[in-house]
Amino acid sequence: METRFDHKQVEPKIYQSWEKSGFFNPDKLPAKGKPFTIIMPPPNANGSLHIGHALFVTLEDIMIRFWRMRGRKTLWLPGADHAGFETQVVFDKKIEKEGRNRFKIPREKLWQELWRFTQENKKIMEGQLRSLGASCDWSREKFTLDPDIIEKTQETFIKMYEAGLVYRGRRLVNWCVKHQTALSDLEVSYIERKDPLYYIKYGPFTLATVRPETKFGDTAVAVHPGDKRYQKYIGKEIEAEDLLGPIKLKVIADEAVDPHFGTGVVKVTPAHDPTDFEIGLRHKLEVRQVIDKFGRLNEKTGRYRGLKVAEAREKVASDLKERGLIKKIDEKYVHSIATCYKCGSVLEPLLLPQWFIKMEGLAREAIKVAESGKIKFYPERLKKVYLHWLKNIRDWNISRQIIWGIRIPAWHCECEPENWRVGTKAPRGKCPRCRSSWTEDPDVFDTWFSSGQWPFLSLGYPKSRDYKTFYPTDVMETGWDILFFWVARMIMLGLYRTGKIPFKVVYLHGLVRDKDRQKMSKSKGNVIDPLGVADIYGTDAVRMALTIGSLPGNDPIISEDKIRGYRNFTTKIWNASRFVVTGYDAKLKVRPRYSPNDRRHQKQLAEIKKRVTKDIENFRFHHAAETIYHYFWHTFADKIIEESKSRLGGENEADKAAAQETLLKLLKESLKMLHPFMPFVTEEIWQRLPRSAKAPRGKPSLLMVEKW
RNA sequence: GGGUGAUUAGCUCAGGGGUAGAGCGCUUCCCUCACACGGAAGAAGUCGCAGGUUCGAAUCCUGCAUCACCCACCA
Repeated sequence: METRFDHKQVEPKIYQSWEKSGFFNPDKLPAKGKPFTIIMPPPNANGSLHIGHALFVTLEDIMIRFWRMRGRKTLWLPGADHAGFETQVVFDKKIEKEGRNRFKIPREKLWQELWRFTQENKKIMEGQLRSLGASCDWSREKFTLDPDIIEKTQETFIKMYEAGLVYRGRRLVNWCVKHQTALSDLEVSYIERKDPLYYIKYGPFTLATVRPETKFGDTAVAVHPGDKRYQKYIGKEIEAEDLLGPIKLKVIADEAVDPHFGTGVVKVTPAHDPTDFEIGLRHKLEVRQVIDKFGRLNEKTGRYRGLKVAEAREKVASDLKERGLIKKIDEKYVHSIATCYKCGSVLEPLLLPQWFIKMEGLAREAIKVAESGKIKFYPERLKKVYLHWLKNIRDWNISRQIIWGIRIPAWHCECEPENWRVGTKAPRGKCPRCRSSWTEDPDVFDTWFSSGQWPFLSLGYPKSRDYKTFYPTDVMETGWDILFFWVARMIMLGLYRTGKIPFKVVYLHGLVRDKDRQKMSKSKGNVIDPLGVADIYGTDAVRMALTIGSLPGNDPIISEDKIRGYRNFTTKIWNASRFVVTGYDAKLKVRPRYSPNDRRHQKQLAEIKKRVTKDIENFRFHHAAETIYHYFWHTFADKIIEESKSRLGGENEADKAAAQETLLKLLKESLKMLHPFMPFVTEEIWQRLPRSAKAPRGKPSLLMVEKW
């Protein structure tokens, strides 16, 4: 054996030998055990893998390798995600740098560019997954825009539409002015901000608002029904002087008004505030839109037309002040405002018709399977978070005004924009009324609508053999940050479409942080590139560093020091093994005479193995890894090998044989236990074990498929 | 406004009713025939605070503090 373990040279070679063996594919395994399946969370095909991907690869590969060695028919199905909006954003930035603008590129051309872009990234990503050691079945790899995925996704939508679960909603949506698309409630990021709170005079009232610029859209003034101060006004109309002349507003009473806030009076702007919109519905108020899709005031605002919201706010406030219509300004008012989770710009609530999914019934089923324990959560506390969200769920806006995604299969005619026909093909003929032909909805689905169907769609639902064999899957391993986005939707849509749970266990890992607990992000410049560090210290070291100190739901902290520490462990494994292997005397034919100590070592190892096995079965990977780490270094290497030295050099051949056989046995078992965590170095050593030990009948054998 | 988690050695974290654990760092000695990416020895913590349960609590319970995060239509 070489004196040093050269990971750069060994890793690609080892991966190739695994891949060539075909054992990533469960059909090629001799295993007769029941299936064990993990559907890989498909990484976004819009960039390189980051350390978070390395974490999921490590954890999933540990499970996959472990269960494969235990004889289960093991499938890990890889994939890549077109990642609709996310990719659109990344791509927008890229072409912006080239001085181009997506809104000026024809749909067809833009689509082709995005397609090429994602295909290139996908290819890079596949190579990266390989170098991380992912033992997934590449023959089954899926892309989220594969034709069958598109077809079935649209089918689900149509089915839901026909069942009355999908409707065209006229309500306020979260509109991102920069990205020119609506977002779901989950994609809204609330931030605290200090804004002036203006106390404005409205005829007999003074009322508080942070958005004076929306006053042109006011269609009522509201008070709390029980507020004694304002009883006499309820139901009446008030007249007020205003910037564009006198106005008349109805005074209404609504429970949504907090009598203790401000003066207890609010202006109601149904078109531009979610609460006001609800109030408007209850009181049948006019919805007067005064802000457009670009965040500018429109023609209903007279001389303010064309101003951006922020500019208009200042202008309106100063004009009001000039006319003595502002009573006071509270400069210290802190409130939270809705922003786009991607670009941080303030979202404009806009009234736009979009496709919504009714969530209540779907959620009810998803609650049941968690409460009954049919689906288990690791860590369990996140089940509470999951349940809380589902119990307060709101309808889901699935329309996105981008082009990168799966087209919503719906058609409308010219005469009535809201006269919809749902179906993958345009309705036959022309609209009977206006004689115009049908226009396809330009919108695409929220990516999570299709991702939410990934477990069964990627397995070829409903007819394939794979679906019948591997569904429901065993474990869904992903980050806790997408518990609502993805996990909850997979459970709801899986139950809806297949009638079965999509997986039995949800394991949620944390977000990788740097040593200052900061989230890693490109803008902070604290990103650890997993492939970069793997190149320096070896993939096994990176995997080990990610495993230890990463327990479910907790954010692991990773630093280069830590990785270096496990590189040292890799070296330790190599050297200890080298001692055992090169010192092994195959010509020694004496029957070994085992000492009580030898037996004690064997027993101890069996005990360790039991604990490690149990830990892995219970998703305590960090603990399993630590146990085996500690055993190998401080028991096997420091004690047992040291003890054996005198025996190996001694005259007593039977004792010498016992010593070397014991070492070899302990080493073999240790390598097996280490393999799921550190597959490369263990496999490489396995291939160099004394011949008789590793392949009794001369057959080539891979540690990857050894019996655990 | 609700909710969750964290608080253990200088740092990062395990552990968990019965005389405190690991890695990194630090100190001393050792390039001993697997390994200096190493070995041996060692210093280091009243386990956030205050109560309670218990023969016994860092570990269970209650309250508090600080930090972090999640959820929520605060005009």
